[in-house]
Amino acid sequence: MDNSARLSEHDGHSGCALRSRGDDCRFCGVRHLSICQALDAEDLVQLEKIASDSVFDERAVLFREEDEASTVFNLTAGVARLIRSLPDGRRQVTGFALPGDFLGLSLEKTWRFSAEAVTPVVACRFRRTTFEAFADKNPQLIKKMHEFASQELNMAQDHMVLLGRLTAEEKIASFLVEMKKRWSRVAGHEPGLIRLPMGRQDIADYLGLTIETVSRVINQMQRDHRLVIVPDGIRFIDQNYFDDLAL
Amino acid sequence: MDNSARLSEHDGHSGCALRSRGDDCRFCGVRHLSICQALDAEDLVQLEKIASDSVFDERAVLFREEDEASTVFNLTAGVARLIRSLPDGRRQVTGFALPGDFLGLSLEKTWRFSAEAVTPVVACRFRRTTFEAFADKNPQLIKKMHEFASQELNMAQDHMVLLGRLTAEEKIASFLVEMKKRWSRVAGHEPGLIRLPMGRQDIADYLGLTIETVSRVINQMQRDHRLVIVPDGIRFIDQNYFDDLAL
DNA sequence: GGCGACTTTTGATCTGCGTCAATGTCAGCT
DNA sequence: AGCTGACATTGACGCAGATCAAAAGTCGCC
Repeated sequence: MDNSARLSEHDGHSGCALRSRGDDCRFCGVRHLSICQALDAEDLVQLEKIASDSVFDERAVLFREEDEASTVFNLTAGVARLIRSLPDGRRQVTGFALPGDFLGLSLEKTWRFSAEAVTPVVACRFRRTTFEAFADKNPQLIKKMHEFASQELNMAQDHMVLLGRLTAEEKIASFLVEMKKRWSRVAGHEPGLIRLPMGRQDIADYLGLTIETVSRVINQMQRDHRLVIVPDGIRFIDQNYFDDLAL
Repeated sequence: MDNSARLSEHDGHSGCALRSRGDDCRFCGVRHLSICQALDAEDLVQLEKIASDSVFDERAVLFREEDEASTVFNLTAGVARLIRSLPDGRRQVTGFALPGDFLGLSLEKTWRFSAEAVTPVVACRFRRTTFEAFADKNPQLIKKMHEFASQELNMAQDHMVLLGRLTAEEKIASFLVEMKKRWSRVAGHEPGLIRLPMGRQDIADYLGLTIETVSRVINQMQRDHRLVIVPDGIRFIDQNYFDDLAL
């Protein structure tokens, strides 16, 4: 595979309907969700100066495992899958990045996972070295990044329990409950609808299952009147069923 | 179950052969492995003042999931297992803490996992609030803690791949290679011997397997002349076999 | 509106690992 | 030495979920 997908990144500072930050951090729709919440108006102006927007088409690669991490990203719109691959093609999706999520929290020189746009993605972009220099002058930002990293570590440990010890049914239920919870924090979501913009294969690779098992379990849940499958997602019918099964 | 195990903690500042820090951070055997490496001699003296040693017997509980994290720990000797439990008793061991590892990196108010001594454990102990106040005055320490947390997040993501996508044989091989690597960083280890102080059940709960499968796979590896089982661990015979299988 | 590429669903069958049960090993204690 | 309890090994069997195969959507596009 060549890297043509990467070419579908468009640079910012041009008119774009998908723009969320809109060149002014003060009006950013995801500020209250992101690490930027640590900064006051004054520092936000400084951050503004080192930021630029990027847009990625569906399926575009934001970056690849082992690549040099020359830039870090703050997602403002869309969904990305985070992937670790084995040499023989087996994949583990380690997470899905939603609006407000930061990619590059660790500030390490090379990426330890790949990121691909599941839907069109808009991200606020920084040169890693520039961002790190900015963070070094703003201890409250480092502290917030550490807080976010700790939160991710907690989620990773939850996910280890899921992968190591839950049944297929419990995995699916946990995933759906997690997505419901995460979308509820994002502005502009329809409550009740659980959006699943990622394909069945991504869900399978996230839960350590096969695509067939994911399809079978979700459709069985529909037959059992636990949920209904709708375009772009699902809706819960029997919330208790999911709360009881989920991790 | 009562908490009598916790009573087997002994307080420090008394003569104790297991002591590693020895009341003087400058001579601490694990300093170069731990977050303390971020501090210079002067700051180390300050850290010294807020530290105390604790000793835990084998099987003692250092802390429990959901408990208030009133103290944080820097392991100086021994091994602890880190555990998440499900209501029905299923367990996932999320990691093993070795000398130099810090417990409480996130500085959150409550523990998200339990820690139990696999062997007798010695740990350098701090009140969480006191330690946090100290860290707030030492930005380089926060940065180092963030670096350690990032490293843990990487290990957690590796482990997700292991749990979600590897076979039993690959899981065991990866685990043994990981332990070999980690012990090699600890002073006083015998090269060639891979110490496995944790029981088969802990290994199973770490790898998302059953105790029977762990036992079967390791013994099959011995029959195939890939390794030999020795008291307190194993030795590799066919290093290439393990390197090829491991993640 | 029909063609082609891709994704999802469904069915039949297989198998890696779990489950259940028995036996073996060893350290500590009396 | 013999007892006890914790832990490890081994064998027989079963099943949850994988694999293999095929049909049935879904969507963009000329």
